[in-house]
Amino acid sequence: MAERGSKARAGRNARSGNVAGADRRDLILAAASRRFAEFGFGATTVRQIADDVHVLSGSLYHHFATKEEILDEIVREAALEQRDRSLRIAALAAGAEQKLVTLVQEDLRALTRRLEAYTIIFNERKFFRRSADFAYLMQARKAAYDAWVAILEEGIAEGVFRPDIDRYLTISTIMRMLTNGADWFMHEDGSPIDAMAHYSLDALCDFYVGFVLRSIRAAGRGDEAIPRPLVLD
Amino acid sequence: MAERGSKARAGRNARSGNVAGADRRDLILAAASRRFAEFGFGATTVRQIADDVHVLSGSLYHHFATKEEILDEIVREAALEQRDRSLRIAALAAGAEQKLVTLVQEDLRALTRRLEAYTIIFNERKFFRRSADFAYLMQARKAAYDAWVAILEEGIAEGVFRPDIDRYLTISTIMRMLTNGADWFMHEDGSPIDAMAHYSLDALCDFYVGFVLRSIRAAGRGDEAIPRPLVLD
DNA sequence: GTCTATAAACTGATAGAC
DNA sequence: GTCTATCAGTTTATAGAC
Repeated sequence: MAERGSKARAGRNARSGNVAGADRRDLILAAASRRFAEFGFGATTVRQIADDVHVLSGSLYHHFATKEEILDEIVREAALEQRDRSLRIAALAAGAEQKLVTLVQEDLRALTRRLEAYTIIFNERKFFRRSADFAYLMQARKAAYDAWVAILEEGIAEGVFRPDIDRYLTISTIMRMLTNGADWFMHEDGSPIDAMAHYSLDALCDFYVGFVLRSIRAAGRGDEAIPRPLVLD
Repeated sequence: MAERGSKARAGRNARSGNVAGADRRDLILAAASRRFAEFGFGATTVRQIADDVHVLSGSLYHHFATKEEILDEIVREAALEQRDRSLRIAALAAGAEQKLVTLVQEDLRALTRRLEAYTIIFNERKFFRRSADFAYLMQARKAAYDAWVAILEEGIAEGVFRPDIDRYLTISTIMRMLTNGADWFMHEDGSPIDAMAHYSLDALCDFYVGFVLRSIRAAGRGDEAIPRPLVLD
């Protein structure tokens, strides 16, 4: 299952020459993403996915060996991308505060770009943790987490972040905050609470950067200017 | 469905005189709570619930008319309790900052006390939003949200909170933060990231109070002492 | 109040025609 | 690559014996 990854996919796409880049297989993945994110993996049936792309359920099994293989293909790239992004930003030659701002922005952008995949990773985390086939997923998230912690430690060493903050609670809280914030941003207008709100992604990003920085900045630095995020190549 | 509420329940319990207060019906609710919170409502089968309490699936329908009625009974009390608690704290005669600290603490305590119910309310929110039978649930959450906002507005008027914070984003972020924080606290040890962490509820509470207050306090107040929460009757 | 037994629909997945 | 047809098992829910 895990061997049939993005490489095979890229090859197929290149060959197909589809203008929209969306062959049936991609449509299946898109429909499954939507269903898994909205109703959960366990509560989604292969028939619902098939119906969404106007195909009979049996035909899905020409493209994928199992329902789990569909799930795997949806979440793998997103998780590895998140890990690579975090590691890359942590390795930049810049101040810790600027790297943190950059990481918040880039994470939030990625979360909104591929929200369904990240929502699934978050919602089904207990399933992934129990499944040996998805161990790579948990490892990728651990690597991303470690990159965040490294930046935090740097900032404390530089004296820009409070030395007394709890690394673990701070980072895991921020990561969950961004994941759920992105989910709300994309999907939850229409709840009674969300009645009058609509924000741009940039506004949301500014909010989270401010919220986080005010919490973790060293004493006395509270009202210094917030650094601009780094521009990635 | 919605008519068979806590009143009927209390009556039954009083009559039963069960020492542990746990008749079969309560055991069914407890098993369903665990399953719904862990695997989701849609992914849980009535047979699994029945197996957990060593009863055949058909027997569940003596106690509940449908699977949804089980869900309803699990989430109703928790949601109404949360609303009442928020309204009560918001109405206290005290400073806004102290009320906010109290609300964070009491919410976190309630979240851990009845975590499964709150986890279900959060995870199945899209389902609840679509269902007319659960409209009361969304209304209760809106009322709780409004109570938080009222405290925030008070604090801004008193000059203890920053006047430029976004009421909506701030409160919805804090509420999600506490919900997910409680969920992690109770269940997520064992994830790769969670390896070495174990905290007391009080420590967790202090962390969130600090994290939140540093973010929303008016300029210059960052390092003032954090007020003790009010003691509720 | 729990059981047996079952209905009627749905589940993930397969075989083979086209 | 999609279809038809189907398997074996499971789903929510019901009827009626005990």
